[in-house]
Amino acid sequence: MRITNVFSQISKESMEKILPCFKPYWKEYSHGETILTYGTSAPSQVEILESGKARLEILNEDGDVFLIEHLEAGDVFGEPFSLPLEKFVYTVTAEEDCRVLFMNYNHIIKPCANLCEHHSQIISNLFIMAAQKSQGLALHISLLHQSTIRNKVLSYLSYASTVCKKNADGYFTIPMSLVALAEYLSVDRSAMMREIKAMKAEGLIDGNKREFKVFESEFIGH
Amino acid sequence: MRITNVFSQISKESMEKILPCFKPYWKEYSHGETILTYGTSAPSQVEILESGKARLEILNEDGDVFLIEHLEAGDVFGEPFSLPLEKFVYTVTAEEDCRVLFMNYNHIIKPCANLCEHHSQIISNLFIMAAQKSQGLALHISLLHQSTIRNKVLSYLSYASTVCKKNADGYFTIPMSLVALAEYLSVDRSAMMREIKAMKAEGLIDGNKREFKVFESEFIGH
DNA sequence: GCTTTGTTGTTGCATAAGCAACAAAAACGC
DNA sequence: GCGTTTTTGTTGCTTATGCAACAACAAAGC
Repeated sequence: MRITNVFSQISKESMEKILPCFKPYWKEYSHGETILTYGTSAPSQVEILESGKARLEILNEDGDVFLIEHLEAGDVFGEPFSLPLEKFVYTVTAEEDCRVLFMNYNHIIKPCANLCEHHSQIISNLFIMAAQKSQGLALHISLLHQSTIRNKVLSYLSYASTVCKKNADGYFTIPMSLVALAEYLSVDRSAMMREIKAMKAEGLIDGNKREFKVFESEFIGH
Repeated sequence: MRITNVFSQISKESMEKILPCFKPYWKEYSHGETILTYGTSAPSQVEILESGKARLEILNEDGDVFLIEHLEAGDVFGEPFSLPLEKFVYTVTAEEDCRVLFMNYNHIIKPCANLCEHHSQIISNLFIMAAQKSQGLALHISLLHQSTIRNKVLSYLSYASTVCKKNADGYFTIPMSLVALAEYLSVDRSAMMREIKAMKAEGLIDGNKREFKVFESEFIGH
């Protein structure tokens, strides 16, 4: 159900009419490269990650780096989505080889002089992608709000168990390393490992390395 | 620069053509009322808060309530923006008397049979509002990622100082109670008060109650 | 007016979790 | 192949912060 291509539903013939209008261009980045730093890109651009994985990080004034977002195919990013704050620097870095689409933001928000017929389809796709982005951010906030490491990890695993492919025994593999998970949940990795170990001992979860299984907790209530 | 009205740039005549198309309707809520709970509203609706203030909260399985978002005039919300997770209940509650616009989401994502000329303007406005929403969520995540209460509060105040009206002496009043701020930053209120007190003693900030002034920190570096 | 509710402010105590430091295994680069 | 880097896994110590419990004050309701 997830849209990953802003030009979906648009025929090749229409594409040729649209291209001069939205002035899209593509660029490839290899692992480790900086795709953009907020403030340096044209503020009237939106970027779409078409393939690969990237990460949006902030650097605060103390020099601490925090992982804000994992970006995957179909994710939109750019200044219109992250207000550059004083004292914070936002950076998007490629975690794999990436293909990025740059699009003119002004054209999206102003009516099209050519009234190209698929203008509204593209904007609609962009709207959906922006909504998808909000879903990801809202999920992240819900996890960060959990007060204990245990609840953060359990909430994440409970979410992951609905998204990841499970094998016959109910085990699934999370899509990031435990180092990255600790960053994402904003907890100390060693403390998280300790908590995972404890939860395994208590029979709440099972697994090893990135593979997990969540045992449905007994009904706790009235 | 912030858009708060999805029908901005649209003339009254056009509005009359559009109305049967997007099937918008409005509803008023008074302080304390529940506007919607995710899962109960039609998943193909988007809601826009036109006036008043509201809060989006989650309730986890332990019964803890967390403030995810403050909603103000111009904020979009609804299921398309917050995936309802298992074990989490999302609720939007009016904090003041509110006026809410409900709009058909299916119409936004499908091409308009009538090809109404302002269709794309409305979608474009919605896109901008969705992007604005992402900005707010990204800010919230940046704050939650700060590892100490001190950094959370300082980062928030530093942001607030760029947004709130300052008086001649550089003091500004934050737009929520300290109770709400502690919820928003996901910290214990008493611990936050302790930290605010300490920062005042150290000369980093000044003020009382909701009024603050941030002293620019000396250059710390190389 | 009075009562109730919410906000600000404070402190003592217990502990969850950060930090530092390490080792083994796996993955990667060449 | 082999060296380097990353990931997983572990533990001891320390402290930031959550929790509980309180009091004074302000605001809201009647």
